[in-house]
Amino acid sequence: MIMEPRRIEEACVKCKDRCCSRCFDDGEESIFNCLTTEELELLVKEKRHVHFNAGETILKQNTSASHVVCIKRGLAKIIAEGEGDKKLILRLVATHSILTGGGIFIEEIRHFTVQAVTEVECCFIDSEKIYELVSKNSQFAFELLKLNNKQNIQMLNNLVGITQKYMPGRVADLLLYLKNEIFLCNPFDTRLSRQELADMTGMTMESFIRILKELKTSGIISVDGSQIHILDEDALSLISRKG
Amino acid sequence: MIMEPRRIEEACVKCKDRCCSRCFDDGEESIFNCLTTEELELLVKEKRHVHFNAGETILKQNTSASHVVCIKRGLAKIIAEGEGDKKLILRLVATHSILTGGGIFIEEIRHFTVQAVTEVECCFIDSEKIYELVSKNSQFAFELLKLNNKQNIQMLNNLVGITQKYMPGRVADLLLYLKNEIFLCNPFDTRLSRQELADMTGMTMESFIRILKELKTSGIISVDGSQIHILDEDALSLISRKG
DNA sequence: CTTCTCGGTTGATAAATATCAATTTTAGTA
DNA sequence: TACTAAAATTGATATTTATCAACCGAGAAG
Repeated sequence: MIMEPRRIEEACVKCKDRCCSRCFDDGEESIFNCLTTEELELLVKEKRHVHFNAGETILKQNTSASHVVCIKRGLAKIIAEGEGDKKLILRLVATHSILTGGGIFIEEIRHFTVQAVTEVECCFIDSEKIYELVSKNSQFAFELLKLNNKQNIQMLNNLVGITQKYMPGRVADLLLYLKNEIFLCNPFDTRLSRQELADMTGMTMESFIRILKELKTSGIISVDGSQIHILDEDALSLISRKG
Repeated sequence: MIMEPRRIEEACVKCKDRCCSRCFDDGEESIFNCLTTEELELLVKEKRHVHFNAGETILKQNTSASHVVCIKRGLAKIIAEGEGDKKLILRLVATHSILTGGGIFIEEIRHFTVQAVTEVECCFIDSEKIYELVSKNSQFAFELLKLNNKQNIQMLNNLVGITQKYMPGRVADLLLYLKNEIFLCNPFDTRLSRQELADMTGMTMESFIRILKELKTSGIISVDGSQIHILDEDALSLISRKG
C-alpha cells in the first residue's frame, strides 16, 4: 500500500521534550503551543516516525484519512490528481508543516496526493488524536480553524490567479510564492523539474519554459538548472499584478 | 457603508424557539443543533435581522469581517473580485447557509463579496459570538471545522475543474452543480444572467452562450430565458468527466 | 406606435495556449 | 571516456478561447 509508511521506526520518545510543538506549524507560530504537556504526550504516544526518499508518495488521494502527517524535515508537493494523468500541484509544504489531507473532518477521504520532493522525515499521527484534542482544548480547535482558513484563502487566491491571469502573471506569482513563502531566500533551488513547476501554474511545460525564457531575456530573473534568481522583484510583482 | 445593514430591524425575539438552528445549515444537518438553549440565546441576543433587495451587496470584499451572516431566505452569489473589473463567482448560497466571509479566523478581512441574487432575508451575528461559542462548545468547533473543510474541498474541485477541463466540461459541471446542489429540482430557474453564469465558469459570456447552444442543439438541455432543463443528465455527466 | 436601451445572440477575427516533433543539453552509468 | 536515457529547449502548427462588432428582440419610456 502506497499510503502505508515504508519504514516504520519506533515512536520518537524524545518527543516529550515538545519537539512536536514545532511539527504542526504552518507559519510562524506553532499550532501546538497551546497544548498542555499531557495533551502533547497523548498526541505523541503512538505516533510513527517515517522516512521517505525523494519521489516517494507520502499520502495518496482517495485513500482514507486515518492519519495526519507532520513534516519534520524536507520538502513535499501537494498534488490534485484529475482525470487522465492531468495533475495540478496545489502548493509545496516544507519543514514544520502539518498535513490534514484535505478531508479529515468530513468524508474522511484524502482529496489530494502528497509526494516527497527531497528526502522527507515526518510523523504519522492518528486522526482520532486530533479529534480528541479538538474536544479537549478549544484553543487548539481555534488554531485548527485558523489553519484551515488560511489554506482556504490561499486556494482562493490561487483560483483567482489561475482563472484571471495570463501565463506571465501566473509564472510571476509562482516565482514570488517560491521565494517568499517556501524557500525564503533569493537565489533559491527549487529541486523541481520544469514539468512540476508548470503543474503549479496549470500550464504545459513548453509554455512555462517559454515564459521563463522571456523573463530571463528581459533580465528579470536568471536561471541555472533548477536554481532561480529573482533579479528585479518589482518588475516581477508588476507582471503578477497586471495579469 | 455598503457592508452595513440597510434596514436594521429589531432582534428577532422569537428566535429563542431555535429558528436559528436552521440558519447555520450548509447542508442537511444543522451546525447549530449542538448548542444548548443558553448558547443559542447568547448567539441570538444581539443579532440583526436585515432585508436586501436583489442586486444589493451584503458583504464587501476587503472590509473587516466583524460579522457572520446567515441566510434565512433567498439566493446570493459569492464573488471573488480580481484586478480590473474581472470577477469570478465562486458559488451560490441559498436559504439556511452560513457565511463567514472567507476570513473570520485569520486576518479578519473578508476575502470575497456577497451579493443578493433574489430578495434576501438574513441575520448579522457578531463574529465575537462565534469565537465565544468555539471555546465554550467543542462540538460546535468541530462543526465549524467540518464546514470549513467542506468549502475547502469544494474550492479544490472547482480549481481542478477550471484548470483541467475545456469549456464544455466546465459548463456541464456548472449545470450539474446548479441542479444538484442549489435548486434541487429539474427545470430550474437560475435567476442569473448569462454574464453571471459565465462568471461561474471563468469564461466569457460569448463563449458560455456558444457552449450552451451546443448542448441545446444536441438535445442534452433545453433553455428558456434563465430557466434551464437538463434532459439527459448522463450525457452531461459524461461531458463533465471527459473534460 | 415609435424609439431607445439592454441583455442575449451570432459571426468574423485575433490572441493565448497547447500539441507535436525535432534537437540540444544534462546526468547517469557502463 | 563514451554511451544512453531523461529532461530541457526550440520551432512549427493546431486548437481553444477571447475579443470585437454587428444584430436581434423584448420591454420601458416617450
